[in-house]
Amino acid sequence: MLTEERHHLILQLLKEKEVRKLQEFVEATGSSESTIRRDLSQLEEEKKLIRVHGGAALIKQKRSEPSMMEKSNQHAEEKKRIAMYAAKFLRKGDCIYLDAGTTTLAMIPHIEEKDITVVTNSITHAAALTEKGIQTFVTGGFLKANTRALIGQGALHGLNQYSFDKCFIGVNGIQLNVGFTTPDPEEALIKRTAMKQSLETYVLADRSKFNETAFAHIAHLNQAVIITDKLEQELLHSYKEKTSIKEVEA
Amino acid sequence: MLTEERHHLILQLLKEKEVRKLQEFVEATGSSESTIRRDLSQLEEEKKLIRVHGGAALIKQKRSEPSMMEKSNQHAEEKKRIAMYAAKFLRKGDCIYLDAGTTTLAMIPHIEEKDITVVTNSITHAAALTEKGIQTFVTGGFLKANTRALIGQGALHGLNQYSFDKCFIGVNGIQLNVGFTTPDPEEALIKRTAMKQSLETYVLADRSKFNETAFAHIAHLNQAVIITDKLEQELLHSYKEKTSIKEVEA
DNA sequence: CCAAATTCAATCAAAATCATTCAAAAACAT
DNA sequence: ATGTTTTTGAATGATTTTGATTGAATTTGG
Repeated sequence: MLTEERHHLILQLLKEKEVRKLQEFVEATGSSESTIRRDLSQLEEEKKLIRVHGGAALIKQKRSEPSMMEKSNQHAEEKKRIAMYAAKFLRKGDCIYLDAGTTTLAMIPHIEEKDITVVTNSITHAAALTEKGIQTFVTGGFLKANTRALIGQGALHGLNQYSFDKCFIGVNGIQLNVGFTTPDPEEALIKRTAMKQSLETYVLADRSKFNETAFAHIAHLNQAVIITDKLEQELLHSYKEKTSIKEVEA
Repeated sequence: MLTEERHHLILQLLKEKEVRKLQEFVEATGSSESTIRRDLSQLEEEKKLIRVHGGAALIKQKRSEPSMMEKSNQHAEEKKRIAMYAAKFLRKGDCIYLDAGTTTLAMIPHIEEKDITVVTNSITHAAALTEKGIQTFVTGGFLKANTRALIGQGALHGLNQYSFDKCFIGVNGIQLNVGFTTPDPEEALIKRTAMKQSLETYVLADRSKFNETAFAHIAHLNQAVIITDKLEQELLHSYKEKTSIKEVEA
């Protein structure tokens, strides 16, 4: 077995399981202990993994993000279910727009179809997507500090270069007669534009967003399909008349 | 069997399996070991594959350019000194372009003048800048996995929206008669364009970049000021005739 | 805290692979 | 047909990789 192959296999095994014993590599490759040790040293040198006593561990670069982190804890479970369900709408070859925000971010780990092209206005999302081996384009624009979203003329301009099969956006408010809303007018403009360029629009929203209104208007209810968790019958009924709602399946 | 046929077959086999032993090629073609070795050398020359001990591997971006992580450790001290010195060139109100790359990234912690506007094609840089409270714009474009730089038409397009007082770029090679070079032609184009839009250009380069040539040409020596560490007298002299060099002060 | 067990880095000789050279064979031009 | 160039395969010694062995370092269990 060639050195390259071994290295590849070692990293592959580590991807499946974060920490592995040296002996596991020995068995998997059929090489001697010495050889595996050398391999691990090399790969550590290349920053591909970290050696630990008795084996090796996957390298982890955690990007902590306080403002983002705080948010993502609220309704975390609900968001995760919604995101996982939304990810199932992706098809081979799709070109999609992925909006900034915690709910759309939660989609990324659950994307199974790798053969898609994604455009996003969030550098956090972009990094995560590329990490997963997904073709990713960034809109460009002014980088807003607290949400890490790209906004402004630059973002709008970048966005106008593309057309999408589907777009997935997050909102802060959903109201029967108002439609979808978000606090920042600049972000609203971006979301609206993305929807305009897209054949289908999915709005990801947990229960807390319903019957709320934020400052800036994005679009009317009938312009998107809402993906959400199980709603109360009453609420669901009143909205079903105005728009299409997909509820997370059990 | 013709040379052409063998080459084709070799590449074909590599497409099926990323890494192959030399012996596999020998058997598949019925040629001698020597012949296959010659073939592999040639194909490597043509950048169709890379040779590894015992065989050959399919070309992968990953291998041709060391990853960000890997790079950041090489010449770390020297880079830091250069970056710190370069940061002193910033003036209140400046609009600058900050190129992707580890040396330019090292500038960010040392930026004292907060009243500047920065455009960058690296999402890593953008995040760090915004974190520091600096107005930051991102070019947009395709996100390259290993360097986290934005490239392609989108990046070019975004870049064209701005003009700069100064731009700070990194390079991989500096050669007297060749000028500045970098491995990826796409990135070279971005760098070149940024320089065009800028009144002054600073190239940040540690000693190891001198008398090296990478694949893609960026610009000639006289089109930028080089910021570097202390050089050997001989080297310094030969370059001083062709361009302007700022050496890190003690 | 110590001692046994495990894991480690360093060293070395054997095996595999490598670049280089050279002469024979093949393809080519004249 | 003859001489020239190119391609090929074998032989060479150099280089790299490998697995076993050693004693040192670390972890584990009492």
